[in-house]
Amino acid sequence: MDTYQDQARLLKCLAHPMRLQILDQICQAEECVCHLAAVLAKPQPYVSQQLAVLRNAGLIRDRREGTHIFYGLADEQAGIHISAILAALLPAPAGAIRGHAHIAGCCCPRCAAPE
Amino acid sequence: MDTYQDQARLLKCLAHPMRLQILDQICQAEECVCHLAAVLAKPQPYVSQQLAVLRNAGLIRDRREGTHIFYGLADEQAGIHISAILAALLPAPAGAIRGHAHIAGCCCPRCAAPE
DNA sequence: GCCCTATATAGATATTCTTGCATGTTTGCA
DNA sequence: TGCAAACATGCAAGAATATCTATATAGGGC
Repeated sequence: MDTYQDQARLLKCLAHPMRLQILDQICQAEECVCHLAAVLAKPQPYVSQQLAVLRNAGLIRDRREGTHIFYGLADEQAGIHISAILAALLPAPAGAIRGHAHIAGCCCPRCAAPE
Repeated sequence: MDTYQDQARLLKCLAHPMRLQILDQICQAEECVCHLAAVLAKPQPYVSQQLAVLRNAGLIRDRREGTHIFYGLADEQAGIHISAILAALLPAPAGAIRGHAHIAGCCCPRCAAPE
């Protein structure tokens, strides 16, 4: 019954500004790595590393589409409902309000598509 | 607009097994330090230190009653609703289900009171 | 097959967190 | 005033994290 240990481990993954922002972006619709790197204004390997942390914790899931890999919430899949916690924490998720952020110079298909 | 930074800082306080267990205990009713030390089976200075972390983050509030100091959630007070996050995280809080845990050898008034 | 693009992994290092222990402070009481 | 109980604080060693740079892998098009 190491429940507290497990929940603390899960929260530790969330307790990081960049990872929070990533989740904020993908909580409504999937986004690819290059787009997240553009939004966070961080080098791609850095973003990939944060995604790996979230992936290993079972918080997000990835879906390959050609060379792009799209990440989305892995809700319900793990025992815990991430979106419920995020909702309590981020009352106004950026992804929900502004939708996909079109970033100049981002190579992702959604950014290439007309606004 | 350092929202993510702030939220991450807040989550970091929660992302700790002992602190989670403390919050689980006091989320329904206040408890004093000696009782928490007994429940967690940790030395008093250790518990006091974790309480200080939660207190500095504005998550809990303390109320002195003689030599005892009772701690409870400081909900609504900070901008963020801790109990909402806890509810998403701890679907069945120990404090709510079992009530005050009477611990043999605990010096607190609530433990001294008859069950 | 080869090259380019998108993404992942592997160190390395500075910083922060965790935890135990000794000591300080406040309150109540004789 | 002096002592004891209940808490708080300070410090220090070890563990864990954050972040960067360099490098590796995997798909798609030629």
